[in-house]
Parts: sequence; C-alpha cells; structure tokens
Amino acid sequence: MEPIAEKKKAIFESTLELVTEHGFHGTPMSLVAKRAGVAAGTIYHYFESKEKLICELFEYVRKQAVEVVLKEVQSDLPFKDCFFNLWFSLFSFYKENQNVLKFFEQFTNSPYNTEIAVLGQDEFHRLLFRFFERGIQEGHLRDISPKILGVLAHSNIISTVKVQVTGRWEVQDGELEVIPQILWDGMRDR
Amino acid sequence: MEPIAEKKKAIFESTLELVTEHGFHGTPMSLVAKRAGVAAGTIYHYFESKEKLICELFEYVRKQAVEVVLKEVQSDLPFKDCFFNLWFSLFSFYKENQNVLKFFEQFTNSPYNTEIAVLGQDEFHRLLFRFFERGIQEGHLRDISPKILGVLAHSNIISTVKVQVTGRWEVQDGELEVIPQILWDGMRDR
Amino acid sequence: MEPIAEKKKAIFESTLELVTEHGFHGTPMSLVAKRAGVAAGTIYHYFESKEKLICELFEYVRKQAVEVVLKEVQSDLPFKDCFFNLWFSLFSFYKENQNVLKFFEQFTNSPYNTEIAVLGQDEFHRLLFRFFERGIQEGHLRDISPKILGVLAHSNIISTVKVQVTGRWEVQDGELEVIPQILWDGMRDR
Amino acid sequence: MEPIAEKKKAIFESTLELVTEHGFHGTPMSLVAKRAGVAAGTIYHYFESKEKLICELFEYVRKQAVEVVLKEVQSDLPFKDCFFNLWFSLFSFYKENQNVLKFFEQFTNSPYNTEIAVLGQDEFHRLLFRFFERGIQEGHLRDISPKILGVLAHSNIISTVKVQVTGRWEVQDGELEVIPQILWDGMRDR
DNA sequence: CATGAATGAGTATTCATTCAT
DNA sequence: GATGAATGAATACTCATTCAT
Repeated sequence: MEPIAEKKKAIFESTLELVTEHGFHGTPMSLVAKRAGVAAGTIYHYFESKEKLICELFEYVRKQAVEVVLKEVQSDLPFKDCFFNLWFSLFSFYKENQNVLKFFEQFTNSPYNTEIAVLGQDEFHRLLFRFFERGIQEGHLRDISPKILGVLAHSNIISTVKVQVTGRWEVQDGELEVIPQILWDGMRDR
Repeated sequence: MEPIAEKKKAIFESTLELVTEHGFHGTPMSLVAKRAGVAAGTIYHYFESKEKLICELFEYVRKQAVEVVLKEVQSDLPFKDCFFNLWFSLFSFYKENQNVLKFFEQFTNSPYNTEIAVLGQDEFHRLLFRFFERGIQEGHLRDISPKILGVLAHSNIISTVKVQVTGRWEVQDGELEVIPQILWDGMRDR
Repeated sequence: MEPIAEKKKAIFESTLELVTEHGFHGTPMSLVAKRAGVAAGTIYHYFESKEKLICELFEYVRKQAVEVVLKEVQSDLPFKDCFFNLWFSLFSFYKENQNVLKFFEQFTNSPYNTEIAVLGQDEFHRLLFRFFERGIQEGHLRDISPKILGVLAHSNIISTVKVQVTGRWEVQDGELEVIPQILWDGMRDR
Repeated sequence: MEPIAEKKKAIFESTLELVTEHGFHGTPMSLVAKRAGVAAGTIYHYFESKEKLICELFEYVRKQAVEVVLKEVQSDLPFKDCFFNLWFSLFSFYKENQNVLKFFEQFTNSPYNTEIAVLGQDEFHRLLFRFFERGIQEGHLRDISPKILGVLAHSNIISTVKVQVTGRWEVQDGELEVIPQILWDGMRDR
C-alpha cells in the first residue's frame, strides 16, 4: 500500500475539520482547498468529486477505528479482559478524536451513506460481531444475535463519550469504570 | 394552545419526509412546497427561513417523543414495570416513526443544532433523567449519575431500532424482550 | 375636486416617508400598508399598482410645489420683487419638506418617470417658464431662452437647500440673501 | 496601480448602461453578465455583491470627473480663464457622457449612497471648493462660503446639460456662452 | 369597503466542477 | 502535477398582486 500523498492527507484533514464544524453543505470545496493549502482544482486530481472525497475520507477514518478494534480483538487474553480492553480502547479513541466521532455520525445519517446501508458489510462491524460471537460460543455472553450485542456495546461506548462532552458530566473517581461493568453485567450469560 | 394550522402541518410533514430521505441540503424549499401542496412563498408566511422551519420541525417532533415518555413516567406502577414499559413504548414509537428517528439524528449532528448543545436543557432529557434519579433513590439502580443512566438507556433503545432496520436483524421469538433485560440487569443495584 | 380620502392620504404619506428613506425598491407595498395602518389589499382599492401609486404621489406632491409658485407668480408686485419672493418661497418649501425634495429627485431619475420626459409639459415648469418670459419681455432679464433661465433658477434654489443639509453649511448672518442676489445679478439684463 | 482587468471593465460598462436605462432594481445581475459577455458567477469574482458593484462603479466613474476638474484647476491661466475652461470642460464631459451624469444622480439619491453623505469628503468636491476658495482670495469672487459657490456652479453646469437634453432646447448661436457668463456675473466680486 | 393569506414569477448569490496556462 | 479564473445550474427568499371571506 503506497503511503498517502502529503497533499491528499492535507485535504483529508482539512475536510474532516471543516465538515465536523460546519456540516457537509457548509463546507465548500474552495474552503477545503484553502485550508489544505492547495488550489481548488488540485483536489480534483486526487478525488473525482466532492462525494468521492467524503466517502474516501470516511474509509480513511474508519480504518483508524478498525485498527483499534483489531489490536484488542487479536489479543490472547481471556475474553472478559479483551472485552474491557476493547471498551476502554475505543472509548479513548473516540474521546481523543471527537471530530472523527462527529464525522461518523454525520456521515451515517447523510445521503452520502449508501453503500454501508447494510450493517456488517464493513470490516469494523465484521470484527466486532465476530468478537461477540466468540463471547457467546465461549459461554461468557447471553445467547442472542451477536449483531445486537455488538451494536449495543458500540452505542454504549459512543454514548459515554458524548455524555461526557455535551452532557458536561463530570466523571467522579471510579465512576467511569462502572459503565463497561454495566454493559458486561447486562450481557453476560446467566 | 391554538391548533396548528393545516398548511403548517402539511409543511411539517412534507419537510420531515423529504429531509429524512434526502438530507437538509437535498431538500429545496420548492420541493417542500410542492409536496405540501402550497406555493413556495406560502412557507414563508409560517416560517421565517429554512433554518427556522427545520428547528421548529424539530420542536414539533420532539414534543411527540416527550409525550411518550411523559405517559410512562407518570404512571403509578412500580419502578421496574415503569422501566420496561418506557423501554417498549419508546421502542415502538421510534420503530413506527423511523423518519422521526432519522430526523433526530440528522438534526443533532447538523449545524442547525445550536441551542440544545447542552444535554438536559430540554424537556425530554429532563424527564428521562428525573426518572432514573427516582430509580436510584428507590434503590433499584446503581448509584451513578442519572444522566449517564438515561443516555445509556436511550441509546440502547435507539440502537435496537436501528439494528432491526439497517442490520436486517430478524428478531427471533422472545429475543426482543432480552434487550431491555440486558439493560436492566446491567443497571440494577447489586 | 373631492377631498382626498383619509386612507388614500395615509398611504401617500406612508409612501413618501418610506421611499425617501429606503428608495423605491426598498419600499415594499406591505410596509407601506403597515405604516399607513391599512391592509395590503386596501392599497389596491385606491391605486391600480405600485407604479400608479408612485406616479400619483408625484402628482400629489408636485401640486404643492405648483401652489407655491402660483401664489408668488400671480402677485402684482414688480418683477424683481416677485423674483426674490419666489426664490425664498420655494427655498422655504423645499427646506421644510426635505423628503418632498428627495422624492422629486428620486422620481425624476427613476424608470417611473416616463411622461414628464419632456421639460415644460407640466404645470410647474409652464408657470416657471412663463414667469421668466415676462422678466425678459419687461426688460429685466437677459434675452435668452426662458427655459434655461427657469431651470437655472430652480437648480440654484434646490442646490442651496441641499448644500445646507448635506453640506453642513452653517449659514452666516445675511449670507443666505446673497444667493438669490447672485442669481439675479447673473441673469439681469445689461 | 494595476490596469483594470478587461472583464471587470466590461462589467462596469455593462452596468453603467443598464442602470442608467432601467434603474438599479431594473438591472438584474444576469443581464449585466450577459451584456458584459461573462457568466453570472464571474461577476462575483470581481465584486462582493451587487451593492459593491454599484459603489465601485461610482468610484470608477467619479474618477473620470475628477480628472476633468484636475486638469483645468491645475492650469496656470488667470482665474477667470480657468473658470470658463472648467465650465466648458465639465459641460462637455457630462454632455458626452450623459449616462455618467444620469448614473451620478441615480446613485446620489439611492440608498447605496451612504459614505458620501457629507459634502466635501470626496476628491471631486475638495478640488472644486479649493478652486473657488482661490477665486475668493484673489478677489475675483464674492466673499461667501466657497462650498456654496462650488455647488451653485456645478448645478449650473449640470442643469445646462439636462435642459439641452430633456428640455429639447435648441441652442442658438452664441447662446451657450451666455450661461457661464451668467454664472460669472452673478458670483464675481463687486 | 376592508382584509390578509396565498400565490409564483423574479433575483441575488453560491459552489461543484472544468480547463487553459 | 498544480493553478485559480471562469462557468452556469441550482436555490433561498422577496414582494407585487389577487381574491375568498
């Protein structure tokens, strides 16, 4: 895989910032170009159209999330440890990359999002679902569709990030650790 | 409270449909007008601008969700029953009004959403948070910020709706009931 | 001549104020209506269209100027006295009705002004020109086209009003009287 | 000073023609573009908005008038000769550029005209007033505010142009020369 | 007579995209 | 590859005018 051209990366970063701040429509190509330090026409050497740019940016950013999941899921630790590690890793990732999170949500609910209409077609969710399948098969989790477990877990993480940011929720000592515990206690087999 | 003018309502419905289908930018006022069966200029008798229309639509739709919550929260049933009733009521509401759900998510992540930047300023969340506060005080739930409990519960419901729709998850017999149970088992005091 | 209906007059006044302040285009009929205290539709009982309203307002206002001229021109005083009286009367009229003056100038240079493309077709200029013709015939003024004398005199008056207002010219004692004197000294026969 | 871009000039010319013919409101940007031979959007590369276009056109055109004045005012001729030269130069300028004259008057009486609310803030009037100040100091003219002398002279010139055009005044032999003479005879010191 | 909701043609402006340099 | 001037289709919004009440 060739390393991403420097300008291409600059365009990605510029787009990410602008879109999370002003939305897709509030982000004209001319602005993307200016902030990336290139000419408007240059963008079209790297991307067919605005739509393609947005979609490729989504792929680009999602890969980062995939890597976070991949690292924890491949570990040899017992399932429960993997589970908690995954929770905290993803939490930290979204917490430290809030514009990535915002971009995901904007994209998901936009008309750009066509391909991924079907859940589980992408690497991120495939990994996630397989992980929860393992948890079921190893007898740690309730025997319910791994899809639902994965989605519940993911939304649990995202909500926690968002409530900390927009909810102005001041986390008390040890309070954060309770949240994945809530999730685990709910999903574990009984 | 005066009843909403017929045309105003038609404009609301038309906007809701179009925006959930094509996004804010993909929804020109001319189309809104045509589908509502009014002239373009007529919209501006009822709404100052497109932005105002979107925001008022949000208020209009949110009220519907508030009523669902209100009904369950005011009941005299024991907390646990309330909890499950609330879960299923909101689930049904979103399931039957999928475009409302989609509109919420689009709006929340759009630049239109300014006022509600702070969680808990609106009636919906106030009710929700108060309900979970009650659960804590009555000793049913873990002693953690009711804000986080409320948000977790809400995202749990929404995710369930979404996974059924976009995840093409075929619910098995009795499988749906497990989900609020997961939530409850996780959050209940121990 | 029937007295002008009260509402019609209110519409005239409202239009005059708004047009002098915001121009023709900056004066929507709805605003005219609101300031006149009538409904938008009511205007169309009195005036065929916006254009007609503007033109009739022009006639209405011009009549006031005509009366000023008429009064001085009909007097039995010697020509020179008439001349100075006319100068001061018109000066006072414009000074005290600055929005009339502004409206005249706006109207004259607007596309509404069609009919009066030819100078001297209207009562105001007819009176003016006849007065200067008398001055020539009586041997007081240079023998040059009375049209040009009339126009020069009128523009002299208007300029004096305008320079006092926009020029922030503080008139010194006796300085104002010099101006018609300048005019007279220039035009008188020699 | 860089030379004005060719397209910018074309836009200026197109605007001048259309505005003098149909007024500001009667001149849509699309027409300006078409007559200038550019695309509608192109105008916005050179001008922020219609308002800016109008205002810059005013500056552009006023410069031409300033140059006419400058040339005559700087001359070493005796004051009286300068006076008559200035009169005829400005007269010719307005006569040959009637749409410039019309544009000036439209602009002056429009809501676009904000800055120049105060007389004498602009180069044109500064030059004019200084010239008449000289005439007073050299003892040629009556000792009255040079502002009023300047404005009277200017309006005298403009009126002459207008009366020739709209008044359908056929100038007789030697008749035109009388007009600046009238002005001079009125203003000269006695 | 009076109202003001409704109309819809008209317009300034934006912005994704192209292409000559 | 890179530029940015030029394009023109698309769209939010205004406002003169009408007409049912």
